[in-house]
Amino acid sequence: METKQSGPGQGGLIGRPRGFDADEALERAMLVFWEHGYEGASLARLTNAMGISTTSMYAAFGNKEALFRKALERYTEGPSAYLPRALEEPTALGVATAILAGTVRTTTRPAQPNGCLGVQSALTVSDAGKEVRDLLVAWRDNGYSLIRERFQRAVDDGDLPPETDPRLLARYLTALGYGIAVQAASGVGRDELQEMADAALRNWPLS
Amino acid sequence: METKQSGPGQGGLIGRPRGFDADEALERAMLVFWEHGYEGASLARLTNAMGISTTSMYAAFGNKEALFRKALERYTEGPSAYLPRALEEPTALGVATAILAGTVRTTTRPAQPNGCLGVQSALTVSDAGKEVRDLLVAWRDNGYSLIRERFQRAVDDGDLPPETDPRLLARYLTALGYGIAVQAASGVGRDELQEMADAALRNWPLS
DNA sequence: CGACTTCTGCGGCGATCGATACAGAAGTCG
DNA sequence: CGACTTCTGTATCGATCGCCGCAGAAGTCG
Repeated sequence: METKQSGPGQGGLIGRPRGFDADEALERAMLVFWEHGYEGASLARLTNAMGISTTSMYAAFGNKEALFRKALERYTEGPSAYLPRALEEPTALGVATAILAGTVRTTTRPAQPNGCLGVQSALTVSDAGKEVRDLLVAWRDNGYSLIRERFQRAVDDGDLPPETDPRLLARYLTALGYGIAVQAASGVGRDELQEMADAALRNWPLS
Repeated sequence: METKQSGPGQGGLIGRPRGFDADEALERAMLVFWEHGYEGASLARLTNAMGISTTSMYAAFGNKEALFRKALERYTEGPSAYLPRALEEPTALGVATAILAGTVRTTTRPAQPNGCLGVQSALTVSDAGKEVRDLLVAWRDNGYSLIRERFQRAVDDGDLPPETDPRLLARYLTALGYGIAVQAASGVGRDELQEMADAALRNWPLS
């Protein structure tokens, strides 16, 4: 579902045009969700960061949950875009190296919140947030599946030893990624995390 | 700071005695915080699970934040007690193995919430929760330091190669632990996580 | 211009948040 | 028993939560 009504470019050219840039506003909202989580980000804080009123937010995005879904899409295609790129590396080791390096960079970028939006936005929630928690569980599971399938292909291609279990290898890599994200959210520095990632991949492919 | 007033055993024997078991109530509160996080656990839900009124909770524990601090202490001495025990293993590999095994067991116990209270209770918070978030950052950092110091001792004792960096090794192990906790919170099963932990430690000590 | 459509700001909705005031119940003391 | 201390249930506080009704502003159409 796209942003409702006007928006630059496509249909709905009659009536008063929107007075703000919906993309820019969504970017700001994503950063707030990233820093404070889904339930920790209040409408007041979100709309203040977006520079619009709650009415305009509801007209453009629907409600808080819909806004979060759009913000997660934006995160997937922006800060988290290193994942699909990493999967195109020619070797499994190259894939793993690129994933961890991308995770370290994205979770410790100075101008952005620390950590990973997909991990820290809704690990625990009140009753009202269950759907968003499940959405993020599915988001993480999708990332895991992409990695597992890539490693399966590496086994099929002979890039990884035939006795390798792509499931376990993907679990291992995602665990390291989540661990990096949690440590980044806790203030651990980029260089230290990158050194750790390098050391972790010095033994490959585990067994 | 102990539980205020009565409590079975020590001072304050005059006046009406407390009508509930404070330890039992704290256990229930810990489980609610574990499942829903600090801000996701409302007073209504907490006191309902504890079987007492808000008035009794405030009289016994002070306020929500103080209740959480007590619950975290209880978590540290209960579900998380595998950590200090693991540090007493004779070899660094034994320590690492015990830590990961303890993490897997604690984060996937059927009768308890999935995941780790110390990781998922307050990764992101609203303004009101900053102190609790910082408390948990310090809690995790304390765990990391204990592991790092244990590995430093292993290097000093010749159990680990002299070129080993205890900092990186501790970062690696905590990252795996956090990664296991996040996956457990997402519903990944115990056996799969334990297999992954086993595979991760098949190469040791990394470099 | 006038008709029409859409967006925006103000104000407020009911619900829930964490936290308390108050009075009576339930005990231990002399 | 009566004086005293503490605990408990009810009822509610002000603040904030996500959300929306309404009227006017600001545009595009003919």
